[in-house]
Amino acid sequence: MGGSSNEGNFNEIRRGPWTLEEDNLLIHYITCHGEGRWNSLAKSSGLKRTGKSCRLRWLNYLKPDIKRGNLTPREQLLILELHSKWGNRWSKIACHLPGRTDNEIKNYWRTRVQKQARHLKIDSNSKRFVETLRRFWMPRLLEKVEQNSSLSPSSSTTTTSTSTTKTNQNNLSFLPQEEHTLIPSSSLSSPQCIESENLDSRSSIFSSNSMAMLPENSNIQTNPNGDIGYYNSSLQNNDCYHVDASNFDMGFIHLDMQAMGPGDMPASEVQVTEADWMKNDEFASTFWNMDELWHFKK
DNA sequence: AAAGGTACCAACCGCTCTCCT
DNA sequence: GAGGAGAGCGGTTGGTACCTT
Repeated sequence: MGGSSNEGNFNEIRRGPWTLEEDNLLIHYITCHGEGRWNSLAKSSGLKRTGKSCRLRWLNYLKPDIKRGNLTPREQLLILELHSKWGNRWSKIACHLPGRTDNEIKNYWRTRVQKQARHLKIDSNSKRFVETLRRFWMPRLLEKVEQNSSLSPSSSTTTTSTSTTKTNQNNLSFLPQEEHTLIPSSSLSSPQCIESENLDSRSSIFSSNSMAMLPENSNIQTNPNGDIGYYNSSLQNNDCYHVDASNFDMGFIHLDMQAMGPGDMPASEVQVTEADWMKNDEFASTFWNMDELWHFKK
């Protein structure tokens, strides 16, 4: 199995950081001949690199559509959601973040997300941590996304969304009748990605354009006003996240999500008074320091 | 200003998967 | 169906930039 070790004369194989000349050589070769056949590419191009190394350099760094810079809150939100579904399937997750590489997402997860898990002394693969992300982190990211979208000049989407969502109040097509996903259909680029859209309908609401994040074990319900809410059956107080359908922003992540706890407490207060393990003061204070997690690169 | 610590990310490694003969 | 080669994936490491003391 795996013939990739047979890459040629090891004495001549270069390792370590790529030089500008090597980059240019690789770009030029791929421009002329296209990508693929990495081993023969490595030989023919004159690069003293393995095919694997060439492939990695191209896919993770040189490819023209690579997006550089910090992950946006929206992208972070997607990563959290998709990771909770698929685990460490980085390339699968990367399929849904155009311009982002699996390596970048993996690094983000390890350096930012797992760091928080360590601080909280929770196993980052545990259900508890997933629940933590869903209940604390993701709603806050949603807020960030909302803030960003309302600040951006293109916030006209809010206006358009109103009329669109009015339709949806009557036609609740985005409720989990079928498979729902967080991923905008526009990002479904490769066949590999398309096969993987069977997300758990309990955890995400998604129509062709809208999306929302819900905890595991949530039961989606509507009230007579047409508002959408869901109850988390795993929580003792039968607490309810409330999603105002009128605030769904079609075509963009935008929704007014607030925790409706006992006595209609503000979201932040409700959240730290929930299930037993969340009553721990140390936990709460640690978690609410997570703003650093979505800071932007300097 | 220097030293030590930390965070980030590019690159490597070993393994598995897929395709072709 | 078996075997080999290429491609891809996820885990890990090493270098460096940045931060703190």
